[in-house]
Amino acid sequence: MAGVISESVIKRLPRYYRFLGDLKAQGVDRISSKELSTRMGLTASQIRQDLNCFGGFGQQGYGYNVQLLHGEISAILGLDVPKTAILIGMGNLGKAVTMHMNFDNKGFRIIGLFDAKPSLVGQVVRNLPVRNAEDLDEFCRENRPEVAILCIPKESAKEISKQLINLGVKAFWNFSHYDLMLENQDVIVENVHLSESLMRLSYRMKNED
Amino acid sequence: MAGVISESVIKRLPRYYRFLGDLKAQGVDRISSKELSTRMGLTASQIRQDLNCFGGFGQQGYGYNVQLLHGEISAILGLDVPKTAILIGMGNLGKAVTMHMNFDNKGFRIIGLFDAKPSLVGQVVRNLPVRNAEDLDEFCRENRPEVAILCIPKESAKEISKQLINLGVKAFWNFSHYDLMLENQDVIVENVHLSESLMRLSYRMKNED
DNA sequence: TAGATTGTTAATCGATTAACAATC
DNA sequence: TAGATTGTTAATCGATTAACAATC
Repeated sequence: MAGVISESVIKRLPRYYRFLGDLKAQGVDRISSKELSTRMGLTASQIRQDLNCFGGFGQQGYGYNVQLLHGEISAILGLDVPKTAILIGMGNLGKAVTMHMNFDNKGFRIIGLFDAKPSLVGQVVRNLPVRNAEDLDEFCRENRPEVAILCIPKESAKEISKQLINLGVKAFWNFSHYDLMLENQDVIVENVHLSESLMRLSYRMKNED
Repeated sequence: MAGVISESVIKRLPRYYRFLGDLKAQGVDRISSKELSTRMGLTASQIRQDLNCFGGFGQQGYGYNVQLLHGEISAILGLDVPKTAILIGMGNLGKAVTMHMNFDNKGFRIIGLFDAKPSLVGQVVRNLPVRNAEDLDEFCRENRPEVAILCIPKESAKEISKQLINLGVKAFWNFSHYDLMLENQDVIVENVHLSESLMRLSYRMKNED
């Protein structure tokens, strides 16, 4: 089993979870690393190495029990651990994230929505009222959210993240073009940089032809 | 200079581009790999190695000219190359992507929006009408889009991507939970898997404390 | 038992970092 | 010229793959 898990392994975990979920839904009971590797486009070796970072979930001569492994990975990812979150920035992206994502099945519960723009304040999205960004301090002191989802521009992200860290928020799902972790070392940050993703597509179109 | 560039380098390119853009906006003329490395949280060595995959853009004793390097990376990423794109799936996420993203400054032009849902067809988003998914064939034959942006569920993604590939689409920006490249080897795919990103955040919250 | 497939160690491959001669 | 900093080669580190003994 393991001490510290490499980024490479962590990055692959959710994908294992997805494929195992699919197999489970298809009623598949067991699967070998070989068979899974074909489906996922990996090597069997890598799958066994990855899983063995966390424990011996398989059985020689048999393979892995799909349902059991699916559950183990869910636990490893902490999807069963309840986490409270707030979302800042209810523009197009913030609204879409609020409405589109399945937060529940990953243990996240959105408890507050915020925006600075008066025209948005008061609107109701997914049963939650959009609150005034000015009330952020008070809300956080009362409700102690653990996670903040940032759907705001770079400039606001810098200030507001600082404010939120002072209010005890320790994890960020960051859609803004601002590198939180550079100025805040011990905060947990997961970035979604859509622009960077689109630029990589541009690069590949130019070069892979 | 270089033959084939590693994924690791490609992944970092857009971030260089962003930081150089910021420096340019701040009126900074030149920067050394050392200084840039501090700002970006990398090593100077890595920056020089990365850039030298594409050419010698610096000057000994001086460093790099910000404006020039910014332009070079733009060219490397192909941001100046015009690319036509269509977007399939005008739910919350599709709408947000359409309205929120700056496609222009990366060379992308959205020429068509599609959805299968009658209530969405006919709506106008960012000056474009949402078209009926049934008209996809005809539209593609007439307008030959190069890229498709998939904001649809997994099941539809499988069918529709196949259809689009047959219609000559060769690159995908994929927001769906479907692994396009597994079944379509020579197609260019850039994935945005928001669920996987959120699960990684969950993992870190459980483990980095 | 025999066959299959894991868990794990060893070998390979690639990416990052360090070092330094070249040169502006 | 002297100082600074690149471009590039060599050393290190880490991740992936291969191999195989353990075992179900």
